[in-house]
Amino acid sequence: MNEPMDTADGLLDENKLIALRRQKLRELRQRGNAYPTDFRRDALAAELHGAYGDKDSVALEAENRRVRVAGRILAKRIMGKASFARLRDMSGDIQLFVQKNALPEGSYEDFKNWDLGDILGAEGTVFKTKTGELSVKVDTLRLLTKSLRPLPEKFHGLADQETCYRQRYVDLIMNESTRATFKLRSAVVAHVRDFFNRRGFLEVETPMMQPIPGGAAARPFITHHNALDMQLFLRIAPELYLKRLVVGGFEKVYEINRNFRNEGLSTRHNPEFTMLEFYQAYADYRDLMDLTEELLRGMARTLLGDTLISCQGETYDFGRPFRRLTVREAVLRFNPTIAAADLDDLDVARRIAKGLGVNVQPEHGLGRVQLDIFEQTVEHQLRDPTFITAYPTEVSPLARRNDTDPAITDRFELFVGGREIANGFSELNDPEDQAERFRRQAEAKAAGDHEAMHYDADYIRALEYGLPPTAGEGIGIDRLVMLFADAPSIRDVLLFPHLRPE
RNA sequence: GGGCCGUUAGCUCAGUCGGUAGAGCAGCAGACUUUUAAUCUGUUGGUCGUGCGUUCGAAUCGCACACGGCCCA
Repeated sequence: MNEPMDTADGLLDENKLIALRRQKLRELRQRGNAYPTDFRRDALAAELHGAYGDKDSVALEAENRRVRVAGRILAKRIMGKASFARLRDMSGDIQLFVQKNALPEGSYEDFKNWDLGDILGAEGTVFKTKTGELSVKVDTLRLLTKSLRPLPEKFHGLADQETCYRQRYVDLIMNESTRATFKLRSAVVAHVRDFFNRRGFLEVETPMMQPIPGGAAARPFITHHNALDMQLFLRIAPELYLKRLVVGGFEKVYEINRNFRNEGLSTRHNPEFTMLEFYQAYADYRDLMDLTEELLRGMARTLLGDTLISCQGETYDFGRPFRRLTVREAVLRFNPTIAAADLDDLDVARRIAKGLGVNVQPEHGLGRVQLDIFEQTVEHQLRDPTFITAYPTEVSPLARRNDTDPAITDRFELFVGGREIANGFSELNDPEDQAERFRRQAEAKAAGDHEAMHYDADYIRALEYGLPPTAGEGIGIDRLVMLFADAPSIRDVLLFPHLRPE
């Protein structure tokens, strides 16, 4: 079942439609090169619509513009000695008008014999049909790639979600909304790069394979390097490497790349996902909240043309300043029955958490329990963009302690639509405090907490050279795209989401 | 991990009370020189997800499994 599909397996889903197309391919091979590469196009569909869409047929006739277009044939309407076909290229669709008389001897019969999904090149002149559709009046036609598999039905298209995910190529051929989602995803990433490049950040790439997986609380994927005979981990975050770079003097850096976490699959989780992380020296977490607002507000304006974002039937306002609440304030606001004093009493807080269905472990302190209560009762209610700040130190092993209250850190998370979008903080740059927190994490790991962090001695060494006061943040690109593309599942914004083998 | 729903032709979907499997599109044959879900005539196409069971008889009922979707943890 896990074997790569070989020819024998590949034949299992053969059917008469495919067999017929294979026969056509055999005939093509007998007539010469069945997969020619020498056709060159000189126009894209969208270029033609842009240049000639507004002109009338008289103007177009005077222009007599010859073009060579190429793409996949998605619709064919044969009416005796003339036909229409819809050709799709990367830019869009253009109609072909194919007349028997305009083609060389036998070419029209070949065309009629070709199938939907075939990829062809066409040469002719730009004109408008009597219904006003811009088209190419074809006088030369060539089949460039034979398609052996029939496409889904032309009207309903491909609807089966599993097939959309497993055979994304078919989904992309058939569904405009899928193409739009991934174009938007590309625009989101481009906007991020532009935003940080303009502000003097350096884009870097740090290891995806790490000897010590750090920077987050998550179970890693484990792999093995044969030549060095050593265990390596796919990274769960780039954080510790990026901060090493700030130590090195790259005072503003960012990275957009994949993280890997060995956890379950859901509409919100994929084992590999894309993270933006950025670090800025001589800034603190408040500066990053401001920067984040600016980034997302500008992104909404540029990509969606509006600061109101509609997603899954709700509208989120990115135009107004984002609400800011501490964890404690948020818990009290959304839980009228909880008193402020309850959150300071470990026994009371534990009782509340247990009552909410939280699996409270004996080693969990007040901070962890407070956060559990927050996650259970508040998170899902944060619809409009909201920064939650002042996370407990116990659950923030890499964040700087607050100057006046060492039990909390100068950290925030951004929530939109009940989902965490970003996590940032003033970085812990005290090497001795960091070493102590790593020790705590290592103890928790030894006690069986798979998500606890490793002790990273080289990272401590780097901090000992001196990390300037720095703030850093991570933004989940997939979740951001879900928001912008109005997608209900993370699989809808991943080209090839992880699925069980067929 | 738990609950609910789904899996039928290449695709989109019907399928009654358990009684020999249906449509549209695609395909194939034919007509048609301005169509655009083209139209008209004819027509091919099925391991009903897999396995076991109940039954004279299972797409249909039961159990198990696989894959997917949604919700919960």
